[in-house]
Amino acid sequence: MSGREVDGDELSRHCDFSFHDDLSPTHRERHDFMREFLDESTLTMDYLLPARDHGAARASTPVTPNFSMSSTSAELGGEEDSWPCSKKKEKMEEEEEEEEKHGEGSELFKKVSRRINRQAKQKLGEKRQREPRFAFMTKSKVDNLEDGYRWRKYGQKAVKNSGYPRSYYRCTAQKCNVKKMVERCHRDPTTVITTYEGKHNHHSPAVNPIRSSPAVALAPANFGHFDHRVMCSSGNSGINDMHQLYTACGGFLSNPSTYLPSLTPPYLPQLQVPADHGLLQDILPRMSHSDIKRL
DNA sequence: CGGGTTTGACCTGCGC
DNA sequence: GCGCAGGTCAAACCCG
Repeated sequence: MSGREVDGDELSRHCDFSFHDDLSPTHRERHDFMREFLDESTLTMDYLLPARDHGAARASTPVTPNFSMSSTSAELGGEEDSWPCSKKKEKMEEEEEEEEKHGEGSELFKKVSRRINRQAKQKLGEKRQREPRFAFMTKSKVDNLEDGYRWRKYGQKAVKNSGYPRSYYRCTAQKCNVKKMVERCHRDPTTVITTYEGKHNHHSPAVNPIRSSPAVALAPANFGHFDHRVMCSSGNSGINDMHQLYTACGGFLSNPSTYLPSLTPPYLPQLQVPADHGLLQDILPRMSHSDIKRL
């Protein structure tokens, strides 16, 4: 397997799954799943990476069976006072006075306005909230994988200890605040790490042919930590050519030959999808972990 | 001209 | 409290 080596513990600790109470896997189960996932990942799309969440990951938030990255201690913790320290507050007050002197249109004016807007939002309870995230790796020459949605780049940052920058994208759809970050693995420049944050509140603008595809059907299942599986409807070779798999992936991959070079039948009959994750299912509408594992 | 990208400045939160 | 690194903003620029 190429790319970053992550053990099952680390992956399960950070990976961004939400589990239903009644379907929650034990830590052990998730660990085993992650292990299996990693061990068997020899493909183009290797594995789910730990979706690093600011507070949760850095603060080593203890994992519970009901673990969900969407609510970190940092976010839940009261930050009633938006001023980190009194000195800073003083400085800001000074700036506000300065800004009054300089008047509208000045850089300082804009700067202070921005800050005041943020404060206002905080007071209204519109605290910045981190959406759940998940990340995965693909081998690709292009950074920005075609996933059916339209994205606008809003930033790029150099990443420490990596020669490759990270790009920040936002979904262009109105009122859709899904973001994604794309960066190249510094250990393996042919590998692109894509991290999604948030959930689309709209359908993909691209045509999703899966609904009419006979190859794949959704079926309920009760398999430990998964409450759904994607099952191929025609025995163990439901997906029997590249095009069909591409179709099953709902157009996630713009060019299957680029990403799925080693696909050979017969294929897995049962594909697994994290329980009610929403996010992953949204982004990879018809692609499952097993798809990713076996491609 | 509208929409997307680039890029430097700024903000935020964590670790020391 | 400070420094650092990640994340975001927004003006300038580019392109069809």
